[in-house]
Amino acid sequence: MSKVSQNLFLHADGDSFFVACEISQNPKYKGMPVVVGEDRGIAVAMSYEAKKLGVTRGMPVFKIKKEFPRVIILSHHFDLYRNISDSVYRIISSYLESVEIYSIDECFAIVKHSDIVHAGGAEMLLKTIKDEIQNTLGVTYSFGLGRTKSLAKTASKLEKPNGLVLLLNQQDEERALKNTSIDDVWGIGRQTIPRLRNMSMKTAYDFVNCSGEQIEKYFSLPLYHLQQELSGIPMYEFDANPDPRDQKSIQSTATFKPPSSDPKVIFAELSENIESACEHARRLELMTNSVSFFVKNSNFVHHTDDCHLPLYTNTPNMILNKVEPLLYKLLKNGEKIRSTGITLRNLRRNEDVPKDLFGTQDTSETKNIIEEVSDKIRDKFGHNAIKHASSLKGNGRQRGNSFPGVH
DNA sequence: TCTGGGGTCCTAGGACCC
DNA sequence: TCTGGGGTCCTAGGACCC
Repeated sequence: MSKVSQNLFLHADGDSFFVACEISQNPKYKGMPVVVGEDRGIAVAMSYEAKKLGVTRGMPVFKIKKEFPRVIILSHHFDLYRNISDSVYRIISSYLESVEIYSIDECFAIVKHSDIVHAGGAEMLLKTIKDEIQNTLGVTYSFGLGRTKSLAKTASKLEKPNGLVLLLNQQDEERALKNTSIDDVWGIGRQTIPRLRNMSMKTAYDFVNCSGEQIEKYFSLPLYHLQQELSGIPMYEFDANPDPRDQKSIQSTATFKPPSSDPKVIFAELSENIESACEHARRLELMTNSVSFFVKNSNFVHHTDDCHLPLYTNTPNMILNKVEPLLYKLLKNGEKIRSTGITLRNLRRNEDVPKDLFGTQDTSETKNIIEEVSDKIRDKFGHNAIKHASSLKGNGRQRGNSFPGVH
């Protein structure tokens, strides 16, 4: 093994994380084709056995049931995944000082030369961490180590599940890049893949060895940065303590059943989205003065519109007033709508909103007290315990915690 | 019975100004 | 009798991610 003197990046990636969490609670499912996503209507996570049968991410549940009747389909238990995820990050943090949480089942961490020396080798160090996760939590992670985040991420993918791949020298990196299809590179998506393939690039190795000028000229800057990363030059920031209040936007969307063409019903659904997004903003102590919204019809066609607000706010009223007429204009006669959503943009911290931009409307003591009390009631009795009058004409629906999909 | 939800960053192009 | 041209700011939408 060659000498490692610079800091390296670890990428840790949960193996079929949601399914693994379910199995940690119900070992009877071990070795069986399991999918999480019943309540969402699509496959959000699959066990390796389910993947082998042909279940893919995003596949509709009805289709899975029809084509793969043996597959066990579960609803999600977000609190469980969150708890296990927190425990995993605690374990990793007990060995490595700087950990950046990327998602519920992925993180990056900086591995210093001294960490490696102290543990008696990089492989020993990572194996110790992996084993502790598996032994205490019953889920497995794949680890990748490399000079940049992208190389670490490439490495962690190579031997999934339960893999451990270290890229400690140029030969290691070359082998990893040659074994990674261009379709599997983090940051290269479905629009870019065919263009790169047209230029005869089949693997990450081909991509790295294409001239940088060519990538810059024909593609975007992010793709050029990715190329640098894969050639060992760190371009992506590492942030171990991101502030949730730096969030740029807050979104709330939901699908409802059955689809409806009644504008009142659709507005009530959108109103619930708005309430929920505002609640989130209030918790983060952020305000918005710009929103966009959409409706999606039965054919999955989106209609969107957006508007600016005269004042910064994080309560629903002003947004509802602005959005309601715009929504009615957007709705085509008789069109059946299956989902609605709102995005709060231009977020600003409460304390950074100049006082004279509040106006009387949204700082009035009564209004804030009403929302504050509502938030407390929701904390105690759940999300649906209290609602705006405008949200009450919607169809009944379950609103689970939101969670990211896991591949 | 048909296909979720929540983010980030970048960029092309319009508006406006000198 | 010809429609410069550079700069800045803003934003909608594309691309990508989990």
